[in-house]
Amino acid sequence: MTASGKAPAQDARTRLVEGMADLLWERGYVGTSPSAVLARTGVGQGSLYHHFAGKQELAVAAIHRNADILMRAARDALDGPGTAYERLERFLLRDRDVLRGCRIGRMTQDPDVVTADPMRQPVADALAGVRAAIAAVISEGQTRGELAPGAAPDDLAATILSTLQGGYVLARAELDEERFAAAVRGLLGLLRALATDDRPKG
Amino acid sequence: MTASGKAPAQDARTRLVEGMADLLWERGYVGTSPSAVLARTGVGQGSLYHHFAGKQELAVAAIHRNADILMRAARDALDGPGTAYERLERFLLRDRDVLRGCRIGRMTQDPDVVTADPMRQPVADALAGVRAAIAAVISEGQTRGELAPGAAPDDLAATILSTLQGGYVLARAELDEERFAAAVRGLLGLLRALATDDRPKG
DNA sequence: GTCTATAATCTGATAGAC
DNA sequence: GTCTATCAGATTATAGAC
Repeated sequence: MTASGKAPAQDARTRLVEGMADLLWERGYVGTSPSAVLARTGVGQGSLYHHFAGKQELAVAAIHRNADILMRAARDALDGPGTAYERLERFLLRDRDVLRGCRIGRMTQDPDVVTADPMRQPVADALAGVRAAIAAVISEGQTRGELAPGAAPDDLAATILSTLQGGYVLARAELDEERFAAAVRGLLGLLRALATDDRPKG
Repeated sequence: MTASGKAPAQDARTRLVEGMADLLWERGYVGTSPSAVLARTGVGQGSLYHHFAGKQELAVAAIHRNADILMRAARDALDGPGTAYERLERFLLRDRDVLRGCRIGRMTQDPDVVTADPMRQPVADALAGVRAAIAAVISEGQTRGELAPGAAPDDLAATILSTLQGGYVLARAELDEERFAAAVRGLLGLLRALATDDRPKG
């Protein structure tokens, strides 16, 4: 433990995890070398292999960290007050670093991540968690009569999360956040039709 | 030219481009080494650097090839007969190698692709081309009265393409094509509402 | 045009001092 | 726990024979 009184400069382990987490977001797993993490964090070679068995084990810790950040942000937007539509809208329009993409979703394009369960599983769990949180909002909205009851909440949640993940793809391809915004606008238009069915107009 | 009478074994250049195109799809740019291309194609080291200045130039040719494949497949589905909704449905439900992802969309997660215009541009053009083709179907459908006129075709096209690109992300995360299928089902449900507004029921 | 050598650099990991 | 030194192998590219 060695918990000293004053907050010490972050230890090497923490700096390694944070550095790897950022590099995974920027460059992915195959695009990130251990030496790049060391250069960015100023930590020595030996510390990496003292705390972790190797690159993959460090990446697993970093992915968990990024998954936590994603889940927290999603719940912050989805769990607040308002109608189901308002909560979905708040989630879809929340501030995002669009051109950087999703720190979790981008992992699915990494061949070595998808084929190694210790790295893939936290990615799958995080995305499934966000999907479930969206589906819960939809279900609740249907129960309360705020949303048309026709659509399957799980399907709709997959559509909503997919639109965001794909919006990053379009935006990065053209280096233009507007492509992401357009996809979200289109989706909100479709969702509004579900919400206004049996509710008074603005 | 040296066009001989009978179809010769494909030349080294063609084999290199096809091999690189497949590896870009499977492993991306940073995850693919020139030697991996050589190993897969059986071509010698020298041929690569005879036909191309280096890895990036070969990748540019391979990306153009993959972009052609994508555009062709999209147009095949979108350009046929039927109402706007039927054409969009055919496009969304067309046979896909879901767990492999999109050979063009995945490039946007490659840090070295996004920062190098010769590689990024054909990716942007291909996705913009598919978007435009989708938007044209929507526009046409609105003109013909097959689709509700409210929605902006460009926004809706971005939503539709994003759902596909994001559907790959969800499916690959969980190694389950069903996540992609769910996202498409959810989207088709939303689109059906646009289409059935003023049309007779089945 | 195609090939086999060869080379400089980087990658992921180990050894061992402090 | 943290560091520097070192290593075997891979990576990207060049040289030059055929």
